[in-house]
Amino acid sequence: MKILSGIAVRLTFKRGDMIFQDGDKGNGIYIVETGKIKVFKLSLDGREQILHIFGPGHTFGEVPVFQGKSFPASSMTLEPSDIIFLPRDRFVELITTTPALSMNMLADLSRRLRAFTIQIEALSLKEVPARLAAYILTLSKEQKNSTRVRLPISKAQLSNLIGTTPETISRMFKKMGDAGLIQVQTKTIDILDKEGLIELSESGRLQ
Amino acid sequence: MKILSGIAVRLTFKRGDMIFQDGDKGNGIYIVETGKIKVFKLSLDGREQILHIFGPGHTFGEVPVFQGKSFPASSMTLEPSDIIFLPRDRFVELITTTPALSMNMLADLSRRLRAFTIQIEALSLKEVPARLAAYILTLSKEQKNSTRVRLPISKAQLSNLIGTTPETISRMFKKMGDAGLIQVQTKTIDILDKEGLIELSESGRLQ
DNA sequence: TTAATACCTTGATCTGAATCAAGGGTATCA
DNA sequence: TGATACCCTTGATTCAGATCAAGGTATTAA
Repeated sequence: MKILSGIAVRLTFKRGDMIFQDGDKGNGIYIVETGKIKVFKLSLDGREQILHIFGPGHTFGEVPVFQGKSFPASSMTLEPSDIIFLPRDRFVELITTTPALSMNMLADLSRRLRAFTIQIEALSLKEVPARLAAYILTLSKEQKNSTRVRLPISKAQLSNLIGTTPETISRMFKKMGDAGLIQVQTKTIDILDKEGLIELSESGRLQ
Repeated sequence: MKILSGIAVRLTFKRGDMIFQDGDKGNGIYIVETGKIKVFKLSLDGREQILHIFGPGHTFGEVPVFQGKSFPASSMTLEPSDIIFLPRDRFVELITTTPALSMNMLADLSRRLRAFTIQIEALSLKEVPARLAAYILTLSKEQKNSTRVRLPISKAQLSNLIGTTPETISRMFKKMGDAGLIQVQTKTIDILDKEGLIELSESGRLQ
């Protein structure tokens, strides 16, 4: 833990460390310097739904600074990570004295609202194969539209992200392989039929 | 349609009128003056998921002003409504010259992120009876903790809000009645066992 | 006030995906 | 590097809730 500019703090975490918990009071924002974190909800019986995955440059934990004080979800590292913590007062001072910064913040929150809209649509109106196809297409876009995409998280985490179970992920990957859409390796997927994937992600049914 | 302050416009809608559609370009924000509107997503086969219901005083349609240009969802009136439209330029001018207004906007977007977090949790980690119980408890809180709550929307709309079908809503209301938790009338619900409802909303199973 | 439209309910059936079970594979950190 | 915890897969079974079907009841707009 190293003090930056007299106020911000660098926090160093191991893989799997908790950064904050659902319901905790939030007194500042977090910025990923290195590593990767997830923001997620847990059910009483231990099932998990991932809301966001953030990497270097992303800020998170703002909601309680602007509204309602407590965190609406928990957050944990997915890899060893360095996280900058900026206390509430200093952050609010920056925001209120820098109009451009506040517009950036409004844009960032809007981006997340848009992402949540898509996630709610997927959970409510689409089935697992469509959600999985959409995720693969998103990865492809993020990775220069490559036809070989790298899975940035384990398949178990992926199941928590798209709202299903590891067993179902495994079966759907198999079906999508049988259908000639993709070819799955341990940490990589080859896209064989992008059009087919797009159709599946929009409405399609498998087989 | 009446011009306000030379720039804002009052729009008058009948029940069931479309205000904007998913994918349209957004060039300003909307404020509900009177009436009630829903913001929702449609699937290709016509199923609907409601994201928000807004009444007098609420603003909506901000996301494309701050990020990405197009609306992430559609919006329609649920009753005859008057809506104020404030063009993008005028709104951005107000926001950038009034720090308090921009903080209010950040708080409003944060409130919606919190609400979406709860909605994703509900869709992914809870079953229909728990979602329905949570909705009844929310209504009760909004209505002075009364044990007789008024349903502000039809049961068909309610099914689109909590992510199920009218048939299932009907059956679950019946089961919750049989279990002695509530008594359902056409437009009103009496809460008979608030503790039981809370337990059901958190984790419980019906029967 | 009366069509017309939307809304609500109940029953029968179907199905996507969860759960339960179990064996083998793969990383990681002490 | 060896142990341990996690990860992945496949099969059998179960289940919550969707869909299909059909009749009755409210609202609303003309």
